[in-house]
Amino acid sequence: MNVFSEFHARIGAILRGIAADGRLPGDLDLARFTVEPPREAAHGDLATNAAMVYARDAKPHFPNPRQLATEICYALAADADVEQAEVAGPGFINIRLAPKVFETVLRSAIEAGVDYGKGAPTGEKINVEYVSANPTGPMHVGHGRGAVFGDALANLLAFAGADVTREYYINDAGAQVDVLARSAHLRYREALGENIGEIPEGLYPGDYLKPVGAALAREFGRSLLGRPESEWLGDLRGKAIDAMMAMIREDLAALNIEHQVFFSERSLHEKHDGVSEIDRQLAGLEAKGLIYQGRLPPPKGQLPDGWEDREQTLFRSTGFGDDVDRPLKKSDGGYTYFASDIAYHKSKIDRGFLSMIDVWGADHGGYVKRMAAAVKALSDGKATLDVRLCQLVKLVRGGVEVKMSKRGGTFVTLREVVDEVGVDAVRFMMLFRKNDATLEFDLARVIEQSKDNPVFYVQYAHARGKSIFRQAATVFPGADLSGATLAKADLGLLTDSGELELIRLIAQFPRQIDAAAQAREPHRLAFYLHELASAFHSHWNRGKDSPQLRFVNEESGDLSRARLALVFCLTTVLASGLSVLGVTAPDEMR
RNA sequence: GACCCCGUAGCUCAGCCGGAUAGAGCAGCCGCCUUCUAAGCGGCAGGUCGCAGGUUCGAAUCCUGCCGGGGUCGCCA
Repeated sequence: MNVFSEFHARIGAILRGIAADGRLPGDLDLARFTVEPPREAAHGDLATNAAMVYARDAKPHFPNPRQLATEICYALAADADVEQAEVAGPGFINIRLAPKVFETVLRSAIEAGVDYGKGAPTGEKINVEYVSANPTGPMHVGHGRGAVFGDALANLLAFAGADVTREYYINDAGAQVDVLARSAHLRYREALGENIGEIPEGLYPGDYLKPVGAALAREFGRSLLGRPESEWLGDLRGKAIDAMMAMIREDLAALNIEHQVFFSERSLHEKHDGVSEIDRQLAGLEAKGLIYQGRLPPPKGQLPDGWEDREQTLFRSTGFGDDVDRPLKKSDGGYTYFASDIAYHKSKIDRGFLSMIDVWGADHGGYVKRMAAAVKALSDGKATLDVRLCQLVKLVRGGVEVKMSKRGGTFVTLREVVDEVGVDAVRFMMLFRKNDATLEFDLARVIEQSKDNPVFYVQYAHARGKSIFRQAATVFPGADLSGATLAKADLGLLTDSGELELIRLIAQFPRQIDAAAQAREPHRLAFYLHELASAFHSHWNRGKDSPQLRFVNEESGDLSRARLALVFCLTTVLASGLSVLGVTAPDEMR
């Protein structure tokens, strides 16, 4: 039960009633007002701005918002679940709910267990594409951020009720994978005993290609030595890409990330009966008159090296909100990345996804408009693309920036960070920040595994909840402490302000899920869990000075049961929220 | 030159579709361990929400223009 959406509906009904009397317009947009927790707990349990939002519409019959608010309060007073409704400030309505309502919420949360806060299936198919790192080397920390963000977002949307598909686009078709193949060939020669010296400029120098070279040596022996590139490039490229993807999948597995679909860019270039998928989709756009031969104005400011005015094949993206039309073919006649991306997104549309989310690094921000334009054009405006950009990660060790250079010895891979600080810390820290703000990730600090790291703070709250249950089992040997039994506890015994605060926070969980999913911002959930943990630790500590507030009360089984019911909900919400973030909820942390 | 993101306490950052006296953590200062786990809790102090306009009952939030930081700018992905 979500009390906020529940009361949004009830107040909506009241407004419709007033409209039926002709005192409000009949076509009110009921999505405009909100029901939310008041800033001050002293104001009550719920607050709504409804009277102020509709003040202008109400003017003929209610000269000022407070008068409309009074009318709404009058109707609310008749609701058995409302203890008090009053007008405050310029026209807010503060509602105090009958204690019974929160008992109901708590009870329904216990009964729902891990399903508490979960949205009903909406049937909406959403495709979330994330990571999509080039298969040319191990993932770095920046990739990791996009990976964790995309994964948590996918979890969140699924939890909120969407039908989510997690997808990875393999960029296995560009010049970079040819470079990869040449680099692998060099390592192959090395594996056969040749002294290759310094890795030449323009090839990938990383040690991670050594095992690939060794495997090639085992497979091909000396047969590829001294042969022209054209004889081995294709073979080695395929094998090197496979090896890189295996490595990337391992890196992802270390982060508990698993995609359902791996989509190969190369497959879009493959010809079937002389026609590739890209050919087909561009022909479709051409038939709509959206492709033409033309010239682009030179970029302002300093011209890039080698820029020349030239006629080329362009997509009319300006017709769909972009700033300039975009090229589809390179000067060598091959397709641009944008062209294959058009075919790729068309594939998603054809697979039934009208809602697409792409998670990209911030350095791809310049491509958002053209891709969104392409999706509009491809779907005749029926599909939407929401690109979430993840800002760069600034890796710091003890306050000193770690330079990320593939050539230098200072390159830190994602895997190294995960192995060093653990998957939970990496995931939580990356989600404890807005995706579009730069992230400072301090290795030294995270390694400390101290209270500076909020993940332990939240996890500890869960462990503390479980610890209370262990304690209860000792004090009340043989007692039935299952959820089913606790749901029958006399929850009216929970009257302390700290307990009520915890109940209010628990009641907010479904709303937090909704809000975070709608905004597509998993970090909101991380902050909510931190707040919930904080309230719990705080209340727990009050038991030190006031033993009668402790959750386990030897004197009273009834009181203990009620409080254990609260702790049960608390640990359930913590575990559930952490699981959406992909972070474990340990039972103990000794 | 254009486009995108950011600018909130000394530092790192929240602030939900405009809402009531702008919040948290760290750092600083003062307290709290015979406890259901001190990996914790309480309190104090700390702010021209980058600047200037605009929109309205109301702006950190929306709009415009500046300033500062980052990113991107036909063929790389």
